[in-house]
Amino acid sequence: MSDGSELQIFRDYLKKRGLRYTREREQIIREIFATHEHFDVDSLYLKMRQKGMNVSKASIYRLIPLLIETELVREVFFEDGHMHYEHVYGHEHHCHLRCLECRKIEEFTDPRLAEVEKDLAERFGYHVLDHRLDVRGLCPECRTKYLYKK
Amino acid sequence: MSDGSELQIFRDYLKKRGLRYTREREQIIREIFATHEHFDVDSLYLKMRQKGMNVSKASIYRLIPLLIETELVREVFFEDGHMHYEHVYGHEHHCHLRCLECRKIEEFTDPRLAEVEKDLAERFGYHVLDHRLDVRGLCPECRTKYLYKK
DNA sequence: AATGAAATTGAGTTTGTTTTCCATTACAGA
DNA sequence: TCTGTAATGGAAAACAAACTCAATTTCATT
Repeated sequence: MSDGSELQIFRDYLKKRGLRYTREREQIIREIFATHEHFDVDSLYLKMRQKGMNVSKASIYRLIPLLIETELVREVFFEDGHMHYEHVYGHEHHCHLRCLECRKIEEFTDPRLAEVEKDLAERFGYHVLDHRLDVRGLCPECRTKYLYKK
Repeated sequence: MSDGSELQIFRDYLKKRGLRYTREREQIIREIFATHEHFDVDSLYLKMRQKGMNVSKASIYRLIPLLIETELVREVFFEDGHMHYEHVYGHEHHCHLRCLECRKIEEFTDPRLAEVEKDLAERFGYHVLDHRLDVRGLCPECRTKYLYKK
């Protein structure tokens, strides 16, 4: 799944900032990079506790901003009252197409978005850092179900 | 600012659903449509209380889903621990370019997004309902400041 | 205008997420 | 190994958002 180089990137960042590399931080990062699923704090916490690791939620909450700053992790969207994340390192930048009914998520990329970004940078004089495109609708299955319901 | 037709749209919706038109709902909607600024629940609440209106936050929280369903209001983005909204009626669909430093927001439209939407609908078989594009970076002023700081 | 069923209200309470606090522990450079 | 400081877990606090409930208001029907 991962060659561990995200850990090296994180260690370098900690060193540069004078912060510390701890067992808990390593465990959390390994867990995040162990799968390519999206995650949220609570399910990550439960998963780790079930595996017998003794991390606290506070440590996860404290780590996430650091992972975002190193661009190892991104916020994906806010739903069900809390934020959802994904790890970024090792993935091409991509956007999300989501079914509002069954919550399935498709990932996609489109070169036109880079063009839009570039035009915006010129037009408004911005230094563009990032974009998030969240397209929402009904997947083929739910679309059918939904039409029948109406 | 507004000719009040958003109120009529809302009344029609309430009638259709068997819900009631109340003074509080009217006041809240008027307040939302009084300016074209983005808003959040807390600042809207404070603004109304300062004007001497006796609405409760609960009423605002209860109203927002109805306004979203009638497409009078949209969620814009989640920031600072809570959702931010904008009224939609009377505005073309648009996306946001935001400065992460000073929080200034530019609105823009781009025909390429409709194309992307259309292609996604075909490629994944989705019925696309909406998209949100949130482009983030540094505005011209903050860009300069930021570079000096480094 | 009066009625009455049902929706809505404000205030307070509860839930759930995220942040902060604090005493203790662990890291990393000298 | 010592030492200063960051990070830890667990609890408590802060916060947004949702729910509860008795009192009130709406509105179609008289």
